[in-house]
Amino acid sequence: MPARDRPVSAAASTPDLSTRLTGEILDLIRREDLHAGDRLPSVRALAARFGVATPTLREALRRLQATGAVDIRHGSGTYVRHGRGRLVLASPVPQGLGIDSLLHLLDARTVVEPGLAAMAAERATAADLARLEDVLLDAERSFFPNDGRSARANEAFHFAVARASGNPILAETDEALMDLYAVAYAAAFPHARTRSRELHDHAAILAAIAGRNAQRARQLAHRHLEDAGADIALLLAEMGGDAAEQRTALGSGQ
Amino acid sequence: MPARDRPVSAAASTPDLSTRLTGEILDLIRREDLHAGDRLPSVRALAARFGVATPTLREALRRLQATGAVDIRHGSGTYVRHGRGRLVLASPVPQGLGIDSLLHLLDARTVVEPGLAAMAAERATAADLARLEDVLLDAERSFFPNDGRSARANEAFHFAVARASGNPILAETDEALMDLYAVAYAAAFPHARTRSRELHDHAAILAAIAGRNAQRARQLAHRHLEDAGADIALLLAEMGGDAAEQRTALGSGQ
DNA sequence: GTCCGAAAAGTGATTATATCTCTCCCCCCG
DNA sequence: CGGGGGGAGAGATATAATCACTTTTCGGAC
Repeated sequence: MPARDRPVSAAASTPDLSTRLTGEILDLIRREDLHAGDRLPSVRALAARFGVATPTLREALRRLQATGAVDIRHGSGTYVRHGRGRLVLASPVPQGLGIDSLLHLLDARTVVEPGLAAMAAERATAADLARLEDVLLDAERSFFPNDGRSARANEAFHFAVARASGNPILAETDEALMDLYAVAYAAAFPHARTRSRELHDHAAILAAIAGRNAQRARQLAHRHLEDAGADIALLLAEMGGDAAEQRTALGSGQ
Repeated sequence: MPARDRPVSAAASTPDLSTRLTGEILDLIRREDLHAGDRLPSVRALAARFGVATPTLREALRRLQATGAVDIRHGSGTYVRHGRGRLVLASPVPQGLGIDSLLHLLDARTVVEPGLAAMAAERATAADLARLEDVLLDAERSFFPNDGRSARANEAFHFAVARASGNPILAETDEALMDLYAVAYAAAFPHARTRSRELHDHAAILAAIAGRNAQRARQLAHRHLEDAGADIALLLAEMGGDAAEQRTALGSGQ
């Protein structure tokens, strides 16, 4: 092993190897232009490359996994997920996600997403708009009620709007809220059903963004989320007396 | 060694030891009623307790560290950081917090905080209002420009508004953004100075909240943050040509 | 020729053990 | 009584071997 020379820029601020390795790996992802789904070199290969032992490199990977930067699959490999060091993240071990939390999450999204939509209308690039259209078309194609895939396709639209806002940090924030929302929703209503109105609303929002109409985008996004709140209220009413039971079973938020 | 018997509860849902260990450790924290700052057993002790090897337990600790649940200090020990189930949090290892990120963070806060202020105006309890007043008085009392304590007292007001909104999740979200903002600001402008306008603005916002005037609270909060943006622009201009240099040195966020 | 299944290769998961470095605190020396 | 040295304890890292899972490949059966 030749002189474990550090190619890194004057690091040494933290004498913590695994901390430096996380940055090193993120740099690698950026430099090699790896995107979500791409596979990283094997643990052994990475360890050799950085001149560290495998358990050490593993610690770095675990940290990246915990923040959603990479995805580790036993027997298969390590894959890029978000690929960047996220600044705002959702707890990986959500506890106490009851109906209270679901409503709070929706409320929070109602604050954030209209802002994102407005920003997207003002700043979306041509590439952003193209991706939004792609995502919407994909959702239309894979539309089947009571299908998890369809729900995910609809989520993708919200993600795409967040990214199109041009503010990666606010986008991350919304992603964190959406992740938690999905978990809370699934826990509250195991039999999810996709409503066709989703697609319709999304199309209208896209039109407003493409038309650079920030006010309208904001309004539509706001109404879209309010409708979701109304749906939840409906579902709760349907469940009737079971609601209280459900609430307890889930361990209502703190 | 055949059929290593697991002393742990049933589990086996995820055949991933370190995943189970993270939950196990969090349970331990809860069961032993450990709070922020308390020390956990040593790595070796924990490994022995759960019947795993130290590197494996270490991976679990790294994951918890990555999400801010615990704090690991070389030579000293592992300590509880928040342990409590926060749902949205700032990365405890922020990287790439340059001036770009500072502006994005401010932008994000400009989306979130007016919403929080409006919600606080609608839903703040008497106790919330009392605390807001306390915090504001405290900030006035400890007002010294160029003092870190003064800056923190002003931050406390924003925290208090967030909590008064009645939405703990959106409050956590804003806290995460504020934490990151503070770090990014300190990195960009090491010689922080507190402006007296802060206090004045906060007093006005409190008045609007106490007066249950949601629209006005929203407006004031919005303007307050826009002013902060103008100040940053001014600081950047002051630094003149050095700005570009600074930007590079900090490693501007992607 | 095609298809299925078993084996092999590659990759992550876990173990066990040893050594190094840092922090903290106690106790001894001045 | 105060400060510094040193030891105990804690985390950090290395090494090497083995286990478990996934993917690929290749040969045999049909």
